[in-house]
Amino acid sequence: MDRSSPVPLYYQLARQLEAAVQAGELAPGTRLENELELAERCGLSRPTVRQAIQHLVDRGLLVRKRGVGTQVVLSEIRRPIELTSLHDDLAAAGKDPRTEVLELGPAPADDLVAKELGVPPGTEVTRIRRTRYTGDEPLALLTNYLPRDLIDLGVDDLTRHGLYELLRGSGVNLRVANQSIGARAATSAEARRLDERRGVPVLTMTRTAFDDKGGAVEYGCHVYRADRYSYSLTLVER
Amino acid sequence: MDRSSPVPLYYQLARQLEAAVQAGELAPGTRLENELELAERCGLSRPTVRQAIQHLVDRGLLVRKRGVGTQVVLSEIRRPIELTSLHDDLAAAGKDPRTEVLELGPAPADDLVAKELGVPPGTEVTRIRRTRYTGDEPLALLTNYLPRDLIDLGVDDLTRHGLYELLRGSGVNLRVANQSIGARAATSAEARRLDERRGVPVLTMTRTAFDDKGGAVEYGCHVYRADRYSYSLTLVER
DNA sequence: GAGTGGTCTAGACCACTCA
DNA sequence: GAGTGGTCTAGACCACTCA
Repeated sequence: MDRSSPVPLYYQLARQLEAAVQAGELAPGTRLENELELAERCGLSRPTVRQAIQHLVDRGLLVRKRGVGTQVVLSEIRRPIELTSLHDDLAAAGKDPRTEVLELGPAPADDLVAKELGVPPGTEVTRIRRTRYTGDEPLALLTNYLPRDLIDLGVDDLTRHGLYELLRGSGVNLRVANQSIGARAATSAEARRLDERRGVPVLTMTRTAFDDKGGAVEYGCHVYRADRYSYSLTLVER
Repeated sequence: MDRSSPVPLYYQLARQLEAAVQAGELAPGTRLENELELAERCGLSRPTVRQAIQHLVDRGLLVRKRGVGTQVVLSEIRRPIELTSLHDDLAAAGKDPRTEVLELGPAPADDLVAKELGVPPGTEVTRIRRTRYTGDEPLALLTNYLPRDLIDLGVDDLTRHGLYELLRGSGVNLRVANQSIGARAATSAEARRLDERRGVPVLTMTRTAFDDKGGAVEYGCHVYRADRYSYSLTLVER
């Protein structure tokens, strides 16, 4: 533990435990020391140790049970649930995401967009339409609406970076998102842009994301090729 | 605050705050008192107040910002993310879920099922196949695999209750689930049972759920009519 | 009955935000 | 500089689990 570091002690401990799990030093199913022992050994107070453990429980790495103890989960958990964008996910998976920006500019909000963004219908908002590729294969059609004045975006930015990355970089703190995931048949226009036949099943996702203050910062409608993409998530019961 | 109640104080406070938000007494965007004031007014310590607030932040009801304060989120958040089953979701939405049990019995685990449940291939597991209706309309085809000896199920139980409800009722504490959601065309058999045409888009979900101890307790492959069902969830960044 | 995590207290100092 | 939440301490008592 490095007390001179600006990194919180609980976070330092959490990272150490996580590293030990990933290195196999703490095998799946292993019981951790109890909280008091761990606290003493690390020179920390019990609440700080609990905060570190809670962090990993929230992420699905550890399980706790009163009267029993804390264990490393038996099974590999794929991914903690996070507010990520497709671009980040693909990049993390080494899939070489590419983006073609089809449109970037102001557009009046229709009733649905207005409702989701919490602005009066007809308000000018920024509309972004992109095609996302992995390598040379089209993977998804992305349409997003943002309040104007939230962020000043250029086509170059969107070509090189994910939208969420750009939002975070300009000081927007994304906190909550409502998502709805469904399926339907591709329209002819969608099929053409996805290099598919009309009527093939596509996966759809609509998402409204909110920042720090609870204001809507983005509404998106995405259409994915179902043969190349599925949406994975890990749920943790609290 | 009722100190004689077995309900933890932090939880009592969280429920009161939640009720105040839902009753409109704390309008969206309202700033809460600061933590010390709230603690004093409720006769609680600050860590307890923080625990209550953290609970609601995790559920997406409040947002906190250092140096600024705690606010009620501006927008209505649909649903906190939870480990629920389709049956519970439908019942909660007043949709009158009905279940037809097509199969309930032992079956050897194929490679995929064995991998997901963490048992050797060929091990006998319990296989459940059901059709879920809302009213008279077929909505989904549900196939689930459970380790034998985990729970003793009857057809009656499954007809009247959701699987997760039954698992919880018999002492299984579900904690983490890996889900993957996709889309594809219905096979002829699926289309027939869903009262649809072959090749229509369906939404698919596969899920592996883990309990307290991190052992796999259920692997499910579900197929939904895409015109009647979409998967909604709320993500909260931690 | 021994051991565990769950809850709770009453403080402290700090980093951050904003006027 | 005033006010906020973030982190941290050093304890306490309890409910629960399991042998």
